[in-house]
Amino acid sequence: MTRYTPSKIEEHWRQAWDAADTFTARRDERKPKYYVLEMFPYPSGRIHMGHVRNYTMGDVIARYKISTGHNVLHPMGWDAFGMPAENAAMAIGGHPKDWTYSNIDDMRSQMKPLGLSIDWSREFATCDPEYYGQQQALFLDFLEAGLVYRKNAVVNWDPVDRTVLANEQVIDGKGWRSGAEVERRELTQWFFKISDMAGELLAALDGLDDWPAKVKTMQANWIGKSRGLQFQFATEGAPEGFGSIEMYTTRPDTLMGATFAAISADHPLAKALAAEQSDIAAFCDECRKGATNEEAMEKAEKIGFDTGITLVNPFQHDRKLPVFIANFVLMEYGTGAIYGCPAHDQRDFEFSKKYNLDIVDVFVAEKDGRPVETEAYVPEKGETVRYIRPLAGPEVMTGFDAIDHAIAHCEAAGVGAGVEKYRLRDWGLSRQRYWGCPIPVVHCATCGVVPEKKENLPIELPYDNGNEAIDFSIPGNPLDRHPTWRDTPCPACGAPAKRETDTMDTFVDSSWYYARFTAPRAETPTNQGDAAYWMNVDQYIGGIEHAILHLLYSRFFARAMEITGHLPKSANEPFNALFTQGMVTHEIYQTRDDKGRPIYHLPEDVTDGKLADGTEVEIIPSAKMSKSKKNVVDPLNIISKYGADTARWFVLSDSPPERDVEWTASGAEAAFKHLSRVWSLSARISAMDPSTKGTDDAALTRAMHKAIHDVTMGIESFGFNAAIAKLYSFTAVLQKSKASHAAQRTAIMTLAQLMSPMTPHLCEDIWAHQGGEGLIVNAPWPQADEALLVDETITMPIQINGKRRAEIQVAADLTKEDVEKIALANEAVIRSLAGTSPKKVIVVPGRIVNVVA
RNA sequence: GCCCGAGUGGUGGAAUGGUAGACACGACGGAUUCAAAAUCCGUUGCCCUUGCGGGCGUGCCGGUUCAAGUCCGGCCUCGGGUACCA
Repeated sequence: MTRYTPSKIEEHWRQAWDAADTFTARRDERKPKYYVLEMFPYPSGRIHMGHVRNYTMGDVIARYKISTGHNVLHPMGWDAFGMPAENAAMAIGGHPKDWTYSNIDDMRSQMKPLGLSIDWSREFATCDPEYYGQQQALFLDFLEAGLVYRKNAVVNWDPVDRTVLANEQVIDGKGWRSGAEVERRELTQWFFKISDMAGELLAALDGLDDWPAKVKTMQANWIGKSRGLQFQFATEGAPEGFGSIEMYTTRPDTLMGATFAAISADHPLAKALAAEQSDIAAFCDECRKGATNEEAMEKAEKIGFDTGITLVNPFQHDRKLPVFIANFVLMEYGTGAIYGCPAHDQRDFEFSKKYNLDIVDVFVAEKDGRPVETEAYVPEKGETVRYIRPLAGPEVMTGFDAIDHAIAHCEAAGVGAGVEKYRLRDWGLSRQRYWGCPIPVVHCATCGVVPEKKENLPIELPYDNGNEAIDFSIPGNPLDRHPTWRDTPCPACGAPAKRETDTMDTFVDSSWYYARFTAPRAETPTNQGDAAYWMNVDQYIGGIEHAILHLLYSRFFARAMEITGHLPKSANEPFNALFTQGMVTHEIYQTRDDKGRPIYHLPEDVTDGKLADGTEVEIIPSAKMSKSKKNVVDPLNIISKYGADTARWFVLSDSPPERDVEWTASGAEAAFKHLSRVWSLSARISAMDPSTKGTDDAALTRAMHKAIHDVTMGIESFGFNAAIAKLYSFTAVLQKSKASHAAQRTAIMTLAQLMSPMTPHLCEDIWAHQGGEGLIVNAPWPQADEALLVDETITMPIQINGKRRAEIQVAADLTKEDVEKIALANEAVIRSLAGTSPKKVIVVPGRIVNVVA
């Protein structure tokens, strides 16, 4: 008997699918459509196990849906713009374009052996001019619709590399590449007006029933709705034009405890003062120093500068609040000005201690509350407190009620109004980078900022590396330095003008690619018919790391595309169902050098916990695969050793899909063994005499229908690991079966069908050997016969007071009364009852008997 | 700090309120073999017991229920997200 040799069969079946044009998606109104999409990869050059897991899950869904009669769209593309390509060009020379496209070729050829049911005819990369040209068209439409605008914004600026840094690129306040002290700089940048949609993006989360609750919560927190009071404080001693300052607070009930105010260094008042007083200007510069990232913020000391200006509390005219400029007040949130209530806010408390400001209690704990001494008193959510300086409402109430009373009181008194605010800020899309989609506008000396004409799109990046026009070896944006690229006539007046050299954030590229897949070659961003037919994505699958930005931006884009007529209204929530899969992890193998420093070793260099030279290896528990820890398992090695089906089977088998799965050599081995067993089983059944009569056909048939039912449920509910467990069990039953050849042949063919979404190559092979019609990928999914899902006789456990004491075999359709009789006649039951008569007997049909003694 | 999640054998994990530990790994025993690999069969939560059998057991404490891993209340631990957000 020959052995299971994946290398001999897998390529053959991939060619068979190609030859039959199996996965090319075409509109067909007669069939229900199903659009399954995995988050497209960045072309780093190598696929990793995470990709294998992600795409295998999508493939299981896609293949399952094909077999249930759906017209499936399952495309793949490349999220191809971004910094790594530019960095590679800087580090090793060459052009980002060449680097990217050659990586795409490599990755495509690594992906194809996985046997994914992808419609490769729709493939595109976001760096294709055909794609980003359409993105520029979208930008222009958004601009016209008022969804994009320009404003000044503070960015992290690396003075050496002369570039803007993302927050993650700022390490200890220094640029990650140059090591230079990062500055905050104000630049004019483009923004998407996502904040206008904050309310809707939040409210619509409710309708996303098939999204993980976790992701919805994260988005809701990110959008960050708050309710509060916006009002004005009159100033004393402020320059002209600043007779009052606008404030926003979510805790208006603490207004009577206000003892100081603080404004942002970027507040108009601060700027006005800085213009006149050099010490204030110096302080404001100090505030702007350092990066805007979380880490830097955390460490920064809270400092303030007393401006000498005071505010008058509208409800307490004798209390003058000194106005500070403070480094912890953000211009971007609220109104850029706050009042401090040190008694009930720890940060305000510390600030007050530092600058010797008054602390005025507004409320105390309801029972034996004492005034604030060593730290601010911040009640818990819903805790009732006793107001000693109430603004409005009863003496004892919760903070929530107090806020309502305070807002109502203030509105009645003509002091401000209750407002809703969102934390969500507009999305800045300008990047001072080369390898991105050029922003299609022109700066004209007379006309100002002018949109490019659509007929001039795409505005292509200059690729002319050969003549040294593009130089990546020196810092800064190469587009800025290009001798001719910027020059263009003004689209409005025709006079010589300059192109914008900023490019778009790569998140823009991935915010609409799902829509482009519905008509990847269209001359417009989308086309009506295809978008209406294919949208929405029925199942989207990807990593949790994109829970906020990518998914929120996509939701914004779908709405913006609807407003500009590029998507139907029904598609403004682009992803009907979302699944976030876990990572593939692996142990880390380490030894130590003479000085005790760790040395990491590749998994393939370690056998039984030892290196080839016998050195014992320390094993560190599973962690995300990373190059630096050398715990990366290369999918290509696994495929060449065991075949793609084994890799696919393994990544689905051991853990629930949403959780991390640990790659283990023994697990991969076990997956291979199982597939070999199924293959041999099929060979054995093929070799049987077709007239062989069996003894237990009915039992095998029942087991088969249970397997159909359980595996179907498993796939439908993303319980791939559970589905695989059932497949193991059914395989064991079939292996031991003494049924007729006919029954066994039906069973192995059904097993192949149930396994085929996971291990398609092997299953095609079995199908062909058993004489199945056509390709298994097109065979209709087997249907479970409900009548066969319940055995004729069942085992029922009997509990006495909830403890299992016996079990009985009864006919499945026996009445409750008869079951009770049999149960009470059981020897073990009689023994346990010891002569007492039961108070009550509960019979759960088909399940259990509980005797209450 | 705030917001989510998760805690089940040696390990990954399974379980519409109804036999806890399916399935897999690992371990142990056996068959086959000159030997090994491969394959196959069996045992495997913990404790007591020769056995029959019994007791305990899903992070901890309490509750609801005939019945709780599952529901409720209160903790503990771990993981993730997030924040000078006024």
